[in-house]
Amino acid sequence: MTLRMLFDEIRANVQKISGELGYPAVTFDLSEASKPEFGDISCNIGFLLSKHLKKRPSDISESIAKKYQECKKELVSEVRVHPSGYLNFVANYHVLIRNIMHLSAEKNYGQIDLGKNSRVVVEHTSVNPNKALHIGHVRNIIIGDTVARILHKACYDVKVLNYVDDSGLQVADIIVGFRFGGFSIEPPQGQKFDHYCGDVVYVSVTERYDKEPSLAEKRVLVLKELEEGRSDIAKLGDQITKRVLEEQLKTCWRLGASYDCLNFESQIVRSGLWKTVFEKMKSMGIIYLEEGGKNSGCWVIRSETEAEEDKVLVRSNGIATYIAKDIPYASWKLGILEDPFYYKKYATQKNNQTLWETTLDNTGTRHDFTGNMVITVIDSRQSRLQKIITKIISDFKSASKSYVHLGYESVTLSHDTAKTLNLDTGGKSVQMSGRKGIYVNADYVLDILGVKTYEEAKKRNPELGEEQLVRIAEQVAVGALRYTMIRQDLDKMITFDMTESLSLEGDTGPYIQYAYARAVRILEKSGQEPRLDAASFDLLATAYEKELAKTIGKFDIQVEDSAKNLSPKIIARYCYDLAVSFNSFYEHIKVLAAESADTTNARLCLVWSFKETLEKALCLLGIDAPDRM
RNA sequence: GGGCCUGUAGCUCAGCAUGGAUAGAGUGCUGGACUUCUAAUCCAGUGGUCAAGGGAUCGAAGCCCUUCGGGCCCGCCA
Repeated sequence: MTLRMLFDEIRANVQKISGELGYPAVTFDLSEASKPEFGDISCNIGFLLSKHLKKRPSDISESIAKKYQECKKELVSEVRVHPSGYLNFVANYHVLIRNIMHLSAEKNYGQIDLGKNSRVVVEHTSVNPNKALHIGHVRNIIIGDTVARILHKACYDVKVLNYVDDSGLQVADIIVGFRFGGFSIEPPQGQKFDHYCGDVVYVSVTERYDKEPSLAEKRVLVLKELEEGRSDIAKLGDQITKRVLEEQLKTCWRLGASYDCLNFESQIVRSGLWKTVFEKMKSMGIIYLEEGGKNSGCWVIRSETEAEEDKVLVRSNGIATYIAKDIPYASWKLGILEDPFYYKKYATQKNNQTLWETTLDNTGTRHDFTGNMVITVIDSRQSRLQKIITKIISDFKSASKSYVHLGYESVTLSHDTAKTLNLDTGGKSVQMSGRKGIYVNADYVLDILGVKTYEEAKKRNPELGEEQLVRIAEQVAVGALRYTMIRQDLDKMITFDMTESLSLEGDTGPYIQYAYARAVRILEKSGQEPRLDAASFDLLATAYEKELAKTIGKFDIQVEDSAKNLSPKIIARYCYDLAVSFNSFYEHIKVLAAESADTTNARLCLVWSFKETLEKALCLLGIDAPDRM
């Protein structure tokens, strides 16, 4: 039994009793007690019925409690009524702890079958392949990757896509730099190619457009050739973007993200999907050819309200706009169109997962990367455009298909961090901009964090070898970064501050990882395997032990909650709660020096169960659990 | 002008979907705990008119309305 079964039992019994007492059916709430003296689970049914019955809440709770004593109550040891009116339940810890210990020992503990193996497509990352990833992109990657992991745990068949806009203006800019701006294709010694393209070429070229109109003219030319393909410039573009992409993916993998397929925009453009979608929209009458007004000659989608402007999909010169390019891709993701693509292997990732890429060349193999539900992770500045796409898609789809824009607020740079980039923001935080060079690269942050975590690890573990220290440092650095990107709500802005991000204490990834390492050490030093079947869990009698066991028992509830709400922070908070419970236990309860061998064994089982559960929960966050740190 | 998000302790944030018990963490500050399973830890103290006002309710941080502050979006750019 996990906590969930305790909830279920109470719910069923209260419902039954309430019916037997002739009370009207109400949807009452069961929640975890907010304080220890209120027991484990609280029920608000007294308040809800008090209106109907014109009785005091506590009297109603009292009558239910009285009857509850009589019915079979396997998982509840005590029913109490609080003067406030709450009906409180104390769990039967004898049964509760034993069951939690056994269930948490199972390999798939925490798994919950919400998805019934139905296909969900998650698209994230999707960074223009002309620059290195900065911390704003990191938030996207971590949200997408974490949501994908959580949905997988909730038994969805998850496919992860990364859309590569290799034929857009941003790529054209760096090609202009290489072809006409005098930039060497090779970066200076020691610089990663993506950093070179973004930090040097892209920033300089866009700056020069103002002063050099000839360069700006080349931009249009390059863009056109990129879209058409085949020319020398298009080949150069292909070569450059592939190289940048390769470097970007190294950073993504370093962060622990992985993908199933890379979708190239150039191929979507060349596949002819747009034409099909365009005809479909025309025949369905959801777009209109304007014959007058400011959008004369354009195909537009009309806004639903007066205040909003119509949106142009096809310009009067016949070329589709940016948003129009997204519609065939969105339709493809939902499997609305016939798949024009073949797939070839791009790489094998760290976790042994194959990464495929789209190709129009029929030497590739066929695969299905589409789904009935599609989640697109893009920051909320794109909300308006995403809303239009959602609307169009909903006109296309059959009822069982859905397109979800998972939005999040952007990452800005703190005043102090902006200052290190020679920007005076007058005390305010500032929006990042790749074009203006206002950003902090992800690799840079990881490197700085890595130096700090390395020093800490070395200080604490002087006997460890270099290789092991470096590995721990990297795990902790990634854990720290991933956790800060996921711990708060998606619709809250993150103000990134370099100094603050180096803090590794309190509500942070390393705090949680540290609790794990402590648990591992206890198990190591005990010199014995915890014997689950021989354990007498009644020996786990202190509040610290009960609290820890109870927290372990909540895993599946948290997975369900976060999967249903697409809310990764729920798992982040759960990991933190687990670590807090454990650290408190650790400080107050001796495991190895317990009163008896039986107590030691029971506590070892608890520690082991904690370790296993935390490892699984951290895995959902893509955070490694180090044995030492 | 229209749309989306946001406002809770000095700072960073939980809690709001589904109203109910004395509003919680971290950080900061003050003090305490390492001959002990690793102090990236723990314990105690400090700190709040839940932006403001109104409404419905027995009951509001939460629901409804108004106002104010902050961020973002509104191109035949991507």
